Amino acid sequence: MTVTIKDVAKLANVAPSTVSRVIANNPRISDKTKERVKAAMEELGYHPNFIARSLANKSTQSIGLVMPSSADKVFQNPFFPEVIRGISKGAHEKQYSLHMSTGETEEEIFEGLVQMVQGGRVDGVVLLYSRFDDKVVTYLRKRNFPFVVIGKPYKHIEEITHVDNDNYRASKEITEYLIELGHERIAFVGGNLNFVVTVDRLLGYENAIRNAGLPYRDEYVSHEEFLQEGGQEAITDLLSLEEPPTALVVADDLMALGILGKLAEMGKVVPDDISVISFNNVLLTEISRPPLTSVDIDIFRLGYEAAKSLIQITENPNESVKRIIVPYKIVKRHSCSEAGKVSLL
Amino acid sequence: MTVTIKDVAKLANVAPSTVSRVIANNPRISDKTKERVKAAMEELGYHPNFIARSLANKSTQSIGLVMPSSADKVFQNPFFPEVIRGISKGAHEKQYSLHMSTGETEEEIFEGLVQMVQGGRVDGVVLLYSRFDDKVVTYLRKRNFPFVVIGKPYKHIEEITHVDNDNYRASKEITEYLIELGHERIAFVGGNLNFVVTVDRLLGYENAIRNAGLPYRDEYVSHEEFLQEGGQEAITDLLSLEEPPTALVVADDLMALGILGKLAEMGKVVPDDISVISFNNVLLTEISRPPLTSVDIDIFRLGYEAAKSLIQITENPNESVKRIIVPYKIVKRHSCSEAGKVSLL
DNA sequence: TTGTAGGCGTTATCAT
DNA sequence: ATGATAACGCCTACAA
Repeated sequence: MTVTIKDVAKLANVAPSTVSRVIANNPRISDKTKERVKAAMEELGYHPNFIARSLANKSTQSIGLVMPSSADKVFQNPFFPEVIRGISKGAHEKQYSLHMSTGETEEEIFEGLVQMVQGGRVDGVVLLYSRFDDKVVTYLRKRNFPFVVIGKPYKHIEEITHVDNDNYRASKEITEYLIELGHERIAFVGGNLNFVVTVDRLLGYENAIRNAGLPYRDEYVSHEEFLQEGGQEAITDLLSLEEPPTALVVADDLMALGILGKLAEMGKVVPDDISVISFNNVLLTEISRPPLTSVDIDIFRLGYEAAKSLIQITENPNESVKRIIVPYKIVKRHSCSEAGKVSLL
Repeated sequence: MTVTIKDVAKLANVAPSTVSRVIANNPRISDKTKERVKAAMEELGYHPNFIARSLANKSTQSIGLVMPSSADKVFQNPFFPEVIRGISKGAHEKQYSLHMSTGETEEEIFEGLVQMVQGGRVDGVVLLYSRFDDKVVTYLRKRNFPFVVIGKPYKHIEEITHVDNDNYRASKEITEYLIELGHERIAFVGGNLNFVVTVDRLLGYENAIRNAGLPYRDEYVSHEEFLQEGGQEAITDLLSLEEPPTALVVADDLMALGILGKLAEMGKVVPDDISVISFNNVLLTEISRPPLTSVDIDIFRLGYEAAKSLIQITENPNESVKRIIVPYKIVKRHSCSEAGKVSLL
């Protein structure tokens, strides 16, 4: 039914192997037959069969995506579309396509990964997250299968290619920014502690607090899921404290948005009553009211670099491990102001 | 290197075909050998090679996703993660995985599709959008390749399996709702006119307006991209009219959010000064201020149904065409109020 | 119930 | 410069 290499060969009056060489652009093939074969391909509307090619090659030109579990909720976060867009771009440049397995739970996702890998569906995978004690990483390492992680690996940092931001420093820097604005009661609203990124950001915050000689208070640190509701729960607790914070470091824009909403509901005005700064600089930060000051971690580039490194690794297995740190920058908008002062806008 | 069916066969002391049968759960195979083979698979950590299987089968157990072009911008819209989540769920239930090509421009995407299809990488594809004069549809139909579209096909509606909402009716209904609230100057802010959905929603709006004996004014109808900025441009124009509208039907939540922001900036209060209602009921609608009244089109289900129908079609080619209409419902929050009245909250 | 053999569409090795 | 031929790993008649 479908037109194969043999059909082309027949029409062009050559052997299948010759056609194959033309496809591969093998240099030692006469221009004449090259033309003839190409004409035949054109005439028949021939397109190479990737599957057959993969089988012969043991290479699929496609890379697998591994999402964090509970993909249901997490996928709501604009972070993922954006990394994927970056990965897609990096992949496209090298003519790779993307493959996703479809599990929801952690177990299903793991099983999907195994099938993807052992089933030979992909040449390498990129992990869109980094969590502690991840059996995915363990598995990949044991099989010595090419992979790169977006984020900081929880172990074997020197041996795992990864692309990350310096979250520790970023978090420290924004906390210091708040301190410079005169805030002394600064709270931290983090995401799920299973993710390495959460801890990095927490540590940066803590370090800044201590460095400044401010007391580090446990009741100022809370952890929720990376979602609006998470943010909302956290802020309710925080504000019921005897000495509520005057500024918030929030680990994710979406949480910050949730917080903003809750705050407005409670009649608090940002930034006059309380300052808020968060991470990711997702599109929404611009249109929130007030527009959020946020750390732009360049999500797109995170994905882009991940794809490029992965492809490099798979195509050149003895390539050395790489760590790529994507620079961040703080985008100041209107959610932070000096402590105790009322902003003019 | 990797363990194949032959290795298992050898260890279990049977022929490869027997192993194959065990995998396929062929009934006529003795329980005894079945056990033996399974043990061998276990011991060797065998996993079937999908590629080889696909080649033999001419079936990949994976379905392709086709995004609208300019994937860069559009992908920002929470609509896509959510449909994909639905598709993923539907696919997972039947053990299918997902495949995405990686182009950005319309041309690249088309080329990616062709490779996906002719390259035998997928058993069917789902179009995540429906636009006018889409060469993707033309191509798929000509090749008689299984596909389903999410949205309403621009042509051959009776011959193309698709899953859609009744956007015409929904749009009509919310416009009537606004009219019931006493509004007489109602504007429509739509998305890109190349998408069928935009037109459906526009038509519903128009019909409601005319039915109510209200004048249909061209200057009340504008079209922008499905993004925040789009919404912002539109509202600026609308408000500078001599008789600015008192209510807005907006074709997309994200645009509505943009509008809300702009409105606040201009000192207008929603819903007192102007009512806003939009489509999609994306998560953000809840935390916007005010929370948006929006048409819940059940995006997840759109994707879920699409995947299920596609799989049904591919597995049973003489299956008849289906049209699936996913019910919508209007979720009233706090962005609409009676014309001329000031809301109490 | 199980084994044998040919084929799925390519690539790659060896000849010529 | 090109042609045969044997993989790649699995499936499926056809045989036994």
